[in-house]
Amino acid sequence: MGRLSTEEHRAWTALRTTYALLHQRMDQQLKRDAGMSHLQYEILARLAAAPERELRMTSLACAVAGSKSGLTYQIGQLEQSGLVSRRTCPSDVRAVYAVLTEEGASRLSLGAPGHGALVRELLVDVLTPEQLRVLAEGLGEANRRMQAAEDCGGSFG
Amino acid sequence: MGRLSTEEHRAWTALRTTYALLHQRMDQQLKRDAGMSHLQYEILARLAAAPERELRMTSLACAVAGSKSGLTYQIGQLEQSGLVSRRTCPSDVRAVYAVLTEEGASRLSLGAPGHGALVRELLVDVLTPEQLRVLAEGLGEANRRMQAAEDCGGSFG
DNA sequence: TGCGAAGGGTTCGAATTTGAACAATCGGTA
DNA sequence: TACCGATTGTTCAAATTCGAACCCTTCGCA
Repeated sequence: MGRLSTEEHRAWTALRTTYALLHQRMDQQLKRDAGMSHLQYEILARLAAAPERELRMTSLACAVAGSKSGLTYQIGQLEQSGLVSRRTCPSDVRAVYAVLTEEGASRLSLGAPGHGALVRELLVDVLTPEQLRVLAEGLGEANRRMQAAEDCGGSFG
Repeated sequence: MGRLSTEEHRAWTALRTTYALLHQRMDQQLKRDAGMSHLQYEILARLAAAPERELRMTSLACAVAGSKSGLTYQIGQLEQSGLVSRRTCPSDVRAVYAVLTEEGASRLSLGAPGHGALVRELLVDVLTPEQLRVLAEGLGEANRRMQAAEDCGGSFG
């Protein structure tokens, strides 16, 4: 209940700066290779992995952990670029699906190899398989708990 | 060299979303408890931990992994609020030190308990000590490599 | 001494992000 | 059926972030 130990503080700091540095690198790589931001790549990647290549705005917003309005903005950008299209749900007029277009898929595959290589080079290859496993398990659990505490319908991990 | 395995992909995704969710929560907590953003808290915390409670702009920018101009903006805000002051280095007129003021220190201590509690609740207590140790070591190493690849003078971790 | 390259911060405009309204719709319940 | 609260996504203004251009200073070297 008291202050964090040095070890504990270091773990959190390491998490924070690792993500920050990775994010920075990925942003550069993706802008260069595919002309999109890291956030846009994540959005397209989520859509590509989803059934029918489409997701509700809310799920998507929750999955990439941005605000609702932020997602509206980004989907607007992606729609203008032709990488995504909007479709309203027949059974619920309020609901909007973001759908990955063919062009979106091909743009995604333009950035994917470099992105994967970066993840490998800067994270996967730095850790032992055991460390990687612990990382996935431990942080995965932390995620589940935080998401359970909210009402994020969409599942991810 | 090929695509990432499911396990590898999950590790990276877990890292990303864990940070995103933690960041979000901390932003809320710090705004509520101390009227500042998570980024501002990090800046003040770095200063508090530094000798003489001061750091060069560049070191600080690198440490919190924002851009130079972004830091200029934030230090400007913090200076207006009286939490930080600027001081130029006598031996090098170009260099600027950001210095934590007394008021900055007390504001920091206003947010610190809640911040620590959050780190503990959402991260530390979710993991076993062993997992935490692996996390700190593994990610710490990843950090060192990325920073070594750049010219970030400031050390942190 | 004098020159050119590099370093350190700031400034500026454009892009993005946020949070607080807002309008529209759905669900359950009387 | 009619109503009230909860959901969904958007809009809007303000705050923040980014990158490139810029100015001034320092350093290495002829």
